[in-house]
Amino acid sequence: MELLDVSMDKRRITIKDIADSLDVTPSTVSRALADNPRISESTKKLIRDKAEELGYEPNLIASTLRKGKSDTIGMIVPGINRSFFSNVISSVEEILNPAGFNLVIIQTHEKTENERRAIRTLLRNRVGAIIMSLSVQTKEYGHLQEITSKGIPLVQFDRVCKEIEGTKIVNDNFQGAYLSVSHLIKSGYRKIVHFTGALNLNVYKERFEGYKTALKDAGLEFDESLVFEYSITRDTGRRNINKAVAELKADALFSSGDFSALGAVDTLKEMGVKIPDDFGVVGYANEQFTEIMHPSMTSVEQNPQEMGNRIAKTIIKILNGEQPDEQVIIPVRLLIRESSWINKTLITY
Amino acid sequence: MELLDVSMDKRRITIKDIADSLDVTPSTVSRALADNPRISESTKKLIRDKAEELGYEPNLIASTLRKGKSDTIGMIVPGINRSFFSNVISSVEEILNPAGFNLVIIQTHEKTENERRAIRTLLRNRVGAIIMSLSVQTKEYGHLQEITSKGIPLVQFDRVCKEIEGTKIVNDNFQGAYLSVSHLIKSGYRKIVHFTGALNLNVYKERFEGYKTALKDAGLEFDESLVFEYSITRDTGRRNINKAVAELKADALFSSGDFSALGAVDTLKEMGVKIPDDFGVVGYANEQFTEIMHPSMTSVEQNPQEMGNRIAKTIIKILNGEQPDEQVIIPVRLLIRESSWINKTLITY
DNA sequence: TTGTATGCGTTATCAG
DNA sequence: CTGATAACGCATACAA
Repeated sequence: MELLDVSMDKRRITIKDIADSLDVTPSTVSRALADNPRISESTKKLIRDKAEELGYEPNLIASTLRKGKSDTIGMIVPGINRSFFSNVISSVEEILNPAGFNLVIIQTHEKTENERRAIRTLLRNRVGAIIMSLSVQTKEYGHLQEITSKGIPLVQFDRVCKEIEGTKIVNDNFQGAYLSVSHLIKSGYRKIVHFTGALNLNVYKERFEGYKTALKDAGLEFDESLVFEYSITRDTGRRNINKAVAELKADALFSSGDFSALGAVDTLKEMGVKIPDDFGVVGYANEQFTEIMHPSMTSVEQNPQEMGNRIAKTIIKILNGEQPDEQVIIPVRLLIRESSWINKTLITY
Repeated sequence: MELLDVSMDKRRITIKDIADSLDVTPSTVSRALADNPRISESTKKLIRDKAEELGYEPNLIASTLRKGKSDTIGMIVPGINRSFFSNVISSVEEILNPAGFNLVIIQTHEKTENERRAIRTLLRNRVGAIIMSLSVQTKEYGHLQEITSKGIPLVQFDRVCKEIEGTKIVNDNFQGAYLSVSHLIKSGYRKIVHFTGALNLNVYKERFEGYKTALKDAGLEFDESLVFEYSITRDTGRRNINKAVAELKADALFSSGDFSALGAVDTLKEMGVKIPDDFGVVGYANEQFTEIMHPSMTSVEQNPQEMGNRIAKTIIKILNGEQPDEQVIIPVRLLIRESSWINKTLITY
């Protein structure tokens, strides 16, 4: 019976190992592997082959420490289980990976405390840049300030703090809301409830503005009692719509989120209210289920693909020392489905 | 008008800066910040305060290089936009973060090439451990071998390669399939189609086995022509069900994925086939939409929460030098909904 | 074209 | 209890 070779230890191969086995110096190896033109092609080949043979893996930790810069980009999002964020992430990866950057993703689950922790982690790991979208809970921005004050490039997207310097890439929330509410009005609905998230967040504030302006432009008066704040979960949607219909005699809903709109639909069905005949519903974000549910739900489609593109390109620009845009606004589309329109064909504004 | 302090450069504060400003040595500062018992409480406080005052952030890159070990854990998944994976991730975070580890997530989008890249990235960044679930495309496992041969702890979950050493945490796929098919049979369906993913993946193979065994135990014969491989997208589901119903006179579907089951429902509705009266449908994974769609869809609920728990605990065990389990099997539940049962109440097996 | 020397920021070992 | 020194692996300024 053969003995196992216990002398094989797991110490990783380094540049020095390659240098020793080839009787050159570590600097030569380092340069060869970096494809430095000052090294002859012949020794480059020699070194690359030996590196391959020994199973060498560069130690990016050492390299980052030495260079003072890393090609890892940190991305902080509220949650990866929402189609918008998950699609933005994929789109960012699509550009950043081929360009030689690595993306690491951290979620905050909408908690400011987690957001702070995430930033701390990324700063301590000396990432090359940070991409982020604020959590609902965040009302104070000292931790964002830390990023820029340490000289780390910051790109904010979707949920942003305008007061912090750096590029902000946002959706046209005002337009999304304006289109939605105008559409409801054109469809004949008159008493339109609005579900909104915490109004400290730009996205909800802007959608709220769009809602108000659309009412005004149509000559309808704004009624404060029709607005429900902190109402973006399925559960709050379920509860709040009850009051809206029973007491306030509302005949439509524009919700700043699909989940709360879904909750409203749950309750409306239970109450026997007919959608869209008696009540119109428009959600926001075009979650996967909006198209699948019955009746299918009208919703505002943001453009996560395009947003991811712009984010990635901005990052590359910054890291190349070029001046990026201060603000980018991505257009949205209203996808009209069964929940807000008697004619069941899909129209796009 | 005051001048801006342009002398303020953005060099990061280091341990040495703290040491100098307090007239102690870097070693003392390092120990104090690490809460080493050999340092007096008084100087600890002094040092901590100064660190705070100067806005010191430890350089984890340097620390990792020196210690040779990092407390960053890498997690590789096929995609974050599926409820199962996204829930597992959240659950892992819930345990690993409070324990002082950082999780970085990389998606492969089901491509072996991306999987290789992901592993390379993590190895080069010297992560402390790797958690992973295979991509559909992967049929060769040399890159997994690299992880273990470099001495990095590896925990595989859900889609695993049994031949690679290390803990494997899997769902009870056989049981999920067996319950599903038995339920369909008990409900009176007889000719049951099976949609499966690539059979090189353990998950699909095991579900296929469960399907066959359930048929056999019920005294029904297995018919090869009722099985459709590479059929787990909505689109393939749409196409394949057509043949199954029109030519093969099938009266039910057990699909290894919810998306393909959804596609089947799309087509069945178009064909005017009544669900569940004329045709029964059971999906797999309990995607969000299964409960929302109409009719709601029976599906196998895996337990991502529990799986995440076990993964995280295994990681901690390994990093503490304890011996982890070689294999863990997580039970599943069948959620019976409208698509497979005339009685529309929710039953759980 | 290659080698020599040095330092990135931290921590561990050995002294005192 | 604290200090001096070296080393982790790599990349670069400077020399040859």
